[in-house]
Amino acid sequence: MAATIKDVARACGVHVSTVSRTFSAPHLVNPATRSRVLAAADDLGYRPNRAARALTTGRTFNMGLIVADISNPFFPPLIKAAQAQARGRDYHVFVADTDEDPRVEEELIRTFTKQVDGVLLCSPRLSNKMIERLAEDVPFVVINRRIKGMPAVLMNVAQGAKLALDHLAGLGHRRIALVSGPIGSWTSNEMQGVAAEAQGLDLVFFGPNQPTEAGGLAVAPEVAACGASAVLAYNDLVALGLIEGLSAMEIGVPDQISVIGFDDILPGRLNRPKLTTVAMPAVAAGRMAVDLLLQSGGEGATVTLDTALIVRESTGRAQT
Amino acid sequence: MAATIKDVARACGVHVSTVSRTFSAPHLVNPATRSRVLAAADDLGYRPNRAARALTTGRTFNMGLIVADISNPFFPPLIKAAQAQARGRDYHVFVADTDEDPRVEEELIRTFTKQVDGVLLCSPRLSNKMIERLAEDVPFVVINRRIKGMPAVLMNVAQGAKLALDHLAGLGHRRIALVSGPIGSWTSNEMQGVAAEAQGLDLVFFGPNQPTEAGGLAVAPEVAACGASAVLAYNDLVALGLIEGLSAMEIGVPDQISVIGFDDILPGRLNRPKLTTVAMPAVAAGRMAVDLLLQSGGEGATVTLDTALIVRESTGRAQT
DNA sequence: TTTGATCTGGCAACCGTTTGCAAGGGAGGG
DNA sequence: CCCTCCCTTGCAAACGGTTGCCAGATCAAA
Repeated sequence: MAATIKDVARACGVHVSTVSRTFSAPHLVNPATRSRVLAAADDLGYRPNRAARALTTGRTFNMGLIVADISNPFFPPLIKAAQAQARGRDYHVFVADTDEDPRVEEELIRTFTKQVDGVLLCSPRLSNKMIERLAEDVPFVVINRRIKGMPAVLMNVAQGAKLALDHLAGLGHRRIALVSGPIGSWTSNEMQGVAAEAQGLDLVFFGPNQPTEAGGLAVAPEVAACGASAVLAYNDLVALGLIEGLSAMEIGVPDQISVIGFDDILPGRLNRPKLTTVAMPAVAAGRMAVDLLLQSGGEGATVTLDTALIVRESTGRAQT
Repeated sequence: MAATIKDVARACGVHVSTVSRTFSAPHLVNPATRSRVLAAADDLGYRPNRAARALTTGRTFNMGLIVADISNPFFPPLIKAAQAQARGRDYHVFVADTDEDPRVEEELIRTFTKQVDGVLLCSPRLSNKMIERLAEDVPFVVINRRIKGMPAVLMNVAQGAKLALDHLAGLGHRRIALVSGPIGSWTSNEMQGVAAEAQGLDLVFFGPNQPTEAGGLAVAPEVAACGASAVLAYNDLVALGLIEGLSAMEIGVPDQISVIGFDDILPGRLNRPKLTTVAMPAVAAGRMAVDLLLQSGGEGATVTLDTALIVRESTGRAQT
């Protein structure tokens, strides 16, 4: 149905290889011929078949982007940034969602192999070992996870957690609950690591939890019961669920308990009280990841992006 | 690097065509041979190259999904549903975001052509005419738009708008503002159509607007000034922006103005006041669209899904 | 034993593009 | 005027599969 390279070649009495070169190596063809070919191609509405091209060149000009959960408002800005950046380099991004399931994640990676030139693996739930094994088949850039020898875009969660803890300590909080995320989350481990080193604070850990509103809602009673006056949540969604759960128990935020999230997503800004949070540089991360994938011949450059504490309304002085 | 069909064939002393058939037409090969091939394939980690397969069969087992804005929380559930449904049919969904820009939308469709077996076009901003033209190159299923002869999944916006208007009328509201969406939105037109026919109501139209929180924020002053006691917003994001804008002007919702949105997204549920809204069947739509694309030989079946009014806290009695 | 139907698996062409190789032609230098 | 050299283009072999066609083998029925 659609015009192929042959149709174009026939249309202007030239060999297919000339047509091919007109597009992929224009300097090798005579300007006059080139414009004839271009005209014919335009006339027939010819567009090179990328799949066929991929077959010989081994390059698809596609990249995969795997995220744990598109519904989490944290991801869309990152996805958009990656797509925009990729488009500027004549690449396409195919987004897929794992539903937080490592098995689905593995399956998706496997099917992406050979369909894309590389995969952006965002907040993976797979083990390092498994990721390393899969990396033999397709180049990766990992976002939010440090794996030796593999290019990565990291967000400085440790720094953010420290900022958050300092902020809470400054408000007079001593006993602080740490509501972590799912198993396999590097971010969650980083947070716990920083917290464990915190001086003079009395920390209570809760986890693992689903990284969603539901997860926050579910731990709310335990958190309320543990006697902490402040909570550091795995992400904003969890923080929001927590606030929801606490307020259902007539516990006011920030009057009785202060809550800090991570990410800085839209619903947090819209919420009452507006959520205090550690902003993650999602847009920059999406862009960087694309660049890293395209430039890295596979060597493991690592970029770490800074985070920032955004103080809004969900944190306040500790009651004395 | 990766094993090809030839490697497998060599490994078990059989012709490539036999290996090929083992996967694509198992009944044509002897069970004994088949298991030998399967074993060898498994051993070598062989996975058929989908691009190569697409070259001969013309089927890629991929489908595209184009949305106006992944950041809008309305889309992710639809996307997830589509992906899940597609995965069950051995298909993959490549998601792309147009940033509400018709030109980007067209470009994306053009590049999807030949890379996918069909495209799910969700809330397009392109003109009907353009969509019809592009449909010559790749099968479409359109979501949230009615185009003659083209398969479509529609949400019953008219019904939802009617429900919402009745609800407001029942609460004693007479003068109602209608805050519409962007140009080219079918949904927006449907809403306006219903509103125009409403009996006994005094309607004030505002539009076009960006379908985002910012859009709502921007019209808030005008809406406040127009003397309406209730607002029907294009979607929840606009409604949320509106509430934000109104409360910045010290206008209480629902005490002084009632607000209804469309979609039923998460931030609306989390908001204070919780948003009254017309729920759109996004999950069902995603699923249906995939099925329609896969079954339709291109003929234009149309599915219309019902909407439902969810009354929460952002609507109340009109002040007398 | 012959016949024919049914399985099974090899052969080779083809899908649309790229690319190394080589040939023809024109131009410039000697 | 001849010899290089470069520019331009054609030729053909890949890339990794699929599939129509054909031939040999197997087996049951006659």
